[in-house]
Amino acid sequence: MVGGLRASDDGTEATLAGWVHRRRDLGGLLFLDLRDRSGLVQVSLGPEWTDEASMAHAQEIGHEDVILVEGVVALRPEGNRNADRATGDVEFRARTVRRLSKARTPEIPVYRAPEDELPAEELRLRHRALDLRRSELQRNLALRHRLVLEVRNYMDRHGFLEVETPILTKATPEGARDYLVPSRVHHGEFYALPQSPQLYKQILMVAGFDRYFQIARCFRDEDLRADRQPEFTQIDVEASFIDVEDILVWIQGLMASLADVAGIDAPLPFPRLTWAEAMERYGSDRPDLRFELELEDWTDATAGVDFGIIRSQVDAGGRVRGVRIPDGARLSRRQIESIEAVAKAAGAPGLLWAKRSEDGTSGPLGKFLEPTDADAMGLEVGDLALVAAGPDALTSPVLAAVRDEVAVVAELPRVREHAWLWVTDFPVYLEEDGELVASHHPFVMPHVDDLDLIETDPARVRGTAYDLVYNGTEFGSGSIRIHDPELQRRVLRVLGLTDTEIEEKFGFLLGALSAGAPPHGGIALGMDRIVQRFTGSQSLRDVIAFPKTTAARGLFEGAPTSVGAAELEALGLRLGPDVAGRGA
RNA sequence: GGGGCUGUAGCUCAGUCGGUUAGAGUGCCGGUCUGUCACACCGGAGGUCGCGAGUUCGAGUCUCGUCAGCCCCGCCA
Repeated sequence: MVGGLRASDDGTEATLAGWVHRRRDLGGLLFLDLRDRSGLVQVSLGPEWTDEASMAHAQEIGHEDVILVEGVVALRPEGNRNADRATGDVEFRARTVRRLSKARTPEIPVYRAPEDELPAEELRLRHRALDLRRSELQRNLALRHRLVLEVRNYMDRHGFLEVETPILTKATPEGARDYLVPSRVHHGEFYALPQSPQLYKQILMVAGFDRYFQIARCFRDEDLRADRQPEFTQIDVEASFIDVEDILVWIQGLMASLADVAGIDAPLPFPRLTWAEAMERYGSDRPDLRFELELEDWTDATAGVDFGIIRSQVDAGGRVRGVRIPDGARLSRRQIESIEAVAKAAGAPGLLWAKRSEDGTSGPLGKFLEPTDADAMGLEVGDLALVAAGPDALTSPVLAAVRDEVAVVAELPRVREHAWLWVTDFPVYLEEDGELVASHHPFVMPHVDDLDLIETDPARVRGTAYDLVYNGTEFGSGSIRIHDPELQRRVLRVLGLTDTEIEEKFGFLLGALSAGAPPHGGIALGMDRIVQRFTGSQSLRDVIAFPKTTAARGLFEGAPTSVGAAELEALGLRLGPDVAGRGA
């Protein structure tokens, strides 16, 4: 491993192999930077220590060729050391050099000068073998390996058993679109790739594997984002005879040891907020607590303000909420408008604001405020208030987006660099466009005190679900599950499923629950996302060796492709007229 | 499904108001050079301006369509 050579290795005979990262030909002397995944070392060739045939052969050696070098580690001459490089005190004096493999001129450079831009991502993905040679990606994948290893070690230490669950599974109504795989044996029938091993792991609990985990590949056929890939990896965990507290303690312990591997702070225990508190104080179920800025309820403080927008929203049952930015009056109109743009993108018709100065208050809302109103709102001279009025369902996401944007625009000081948080007690049901949907998934055990509300007031039923949040990103999500088949049926019925549909879709789960199911629960954590955040990568694509593009294509291998008529025939499939002419 | 940005040499980019032969750096090829490390210096090759229509005397430049990549909304835990 060439990157580990140091002055203490002076005089060591060795044979090194790797790629030619860079070459500097001085005529009589030739320097090659030799690279492997451990780093770089300078190989020097000169007539006094390199044999004649190798000197001649070396003339043909170019960038990214694979070479084998035999020689000795030597201290560099005084004055020729390179302090910017780990191996800079030494060089490898080649006695012989042999090219093992010639590389065509690289389509994209592996070497980058300090100020060079990265090649376009399309090219990086198309020529992934070259791109993956870059030290950043090598480092990302190496950290990913160490994190996965630590997951397995930690879970093993805590008595968890890794069990593999099927990749060819049954289509589930879990929300996202399934990837379907046609059955050759049963024409007209399809497997689905798993969106998660949720049902299998619950069945493993019924089977008595009371502590399970899996590094599980999952699939969702939905449109992509920078932080969303069609196939992704979850740390899937489930345990029996436990309560919420057990899971939170295990998992925060896991995260602390993963963070330790990555050199990131994760002081235990992690702070907690209930979902209701998080929504009230931050407008979000995954607030970024690196900075301190909380939403305020100014409904009462503005009760006397004669401003149409506010009055009409409050009369309709809404509230007046917002954020107070101390010293925020220094923000320019342009900066405030950029925050308002974010608010609008989050669904707000507009954003009200008020600046307080020595002369009073100004701004679209400010001009309606009396000094007593500003006092009631807690506004001090120099403060800026950003305000939204309306129902919480509208203002919460708006103000959450405003809060994040303010942190950037107003350069709010970070009170910590690594903000861990548990959000607990998610509701079982959320109302969306007048319809009830499961807030996590329909297997979440309702809070014991709220069981009577399931049919009468479902939106108020608290669940035993929790999310793990890191710097405003959801790392994972879990709950205690329903282990009573009758309760499971009740919860599903409220979602609008008929008994027939329930049997059809969840029959095998309900059957298993009837076989003597232990109380159980668990969590699923997004492995890719954890690695992304721990490495500081902008995109999930930088922590996955062979990712898909936003159009769900693999550019390196060229997936997906059309298939021939014979393959379709064997599967009992025929293409529709609008696609039949394309491709093979 | 919708919106936005980008596409010019192998790579990263510049290209004025629509005007003569489309440039730079780097890489590549050839040459000089015994301590370089973004080696230096000299010379050279390299272009379907993503693709297709249209406007125009004339299009890298303007218009429309289309393809690809990226970002966002919808969707998705």
